[in-house]
Amino acid sequence: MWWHQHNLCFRHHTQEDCSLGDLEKKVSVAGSGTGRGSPAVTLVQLPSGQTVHVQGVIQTPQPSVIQSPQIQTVQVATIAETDESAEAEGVIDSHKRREILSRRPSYRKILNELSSDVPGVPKIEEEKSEEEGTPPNIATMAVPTSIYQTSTGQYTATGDMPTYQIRTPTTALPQGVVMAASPGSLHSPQQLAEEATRKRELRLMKNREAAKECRRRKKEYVKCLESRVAVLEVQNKKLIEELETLKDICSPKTD
DNA sequence: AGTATTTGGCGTCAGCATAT
DNA sequence: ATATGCTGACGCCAAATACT
Repeated sequence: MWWHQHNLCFRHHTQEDCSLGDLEKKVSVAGSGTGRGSPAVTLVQLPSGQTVHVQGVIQTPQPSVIQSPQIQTVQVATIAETDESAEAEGVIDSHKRREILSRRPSYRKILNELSSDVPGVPKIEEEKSEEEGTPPNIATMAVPTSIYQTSTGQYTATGDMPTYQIRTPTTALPQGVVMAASPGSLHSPQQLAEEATRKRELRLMKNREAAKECRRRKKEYVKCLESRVAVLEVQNKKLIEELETLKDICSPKTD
């Protein structure tokens, strides 16, 4: 996958991505030769030790969980190779390369496509209903007052609870962000600066939430891949056993 | 016990995709 | 054309774990 190939796992973040790549590879390999006659519910033990019930994940002659990214991989692998030589000649710069490489589809998209193909695969919901048990609509955004910026540029909450955990429904305007006067009524440079600051804070806040949501989806996606790998491995084993049995039956007896 | 390394999560930025 | 959303990458921090 290009997003792995181009980042050589220097840090744990990218190592994470690499293991995700391995997982995706596993699923595509394990799933490539299967797809019929599986039990409705399979009990599978994950590498982590926990046992999961997976329902009909591999029943259909399905495309792989990661089929679309995989197709990209093939494209990219060839492109990347040619790129290497091209780079040696100094023909294609990194920007152009970026343009060639297609973007990885979102986890939501991948998983939802999968779930529409395959029953038993959970859909990633559009708006998750507060899994932390925090009721929606109780948010109180006291944003700037309890936050200071550290020497490293990070924002830190001064209270017990980090400010970022205090959230509002994504559609609503954060309460801490007071709507400034309409742009038409802005006059002084100071007002303009305040408006710019306010916009920035709003953008950062939204992005913060988006990043959290994105990570949550990614985890869900990885979980899904893990259970799929486990199921496919079980089925693969069964098929191999079945094959051996059939071989025994069909092979001419040598006595 | 003290230190080093690993792991997991966070906020932010950049850049692409999509909606308006 | 602009706004908005999504996600990879990065740097940081804290907790967990391994090592001495």
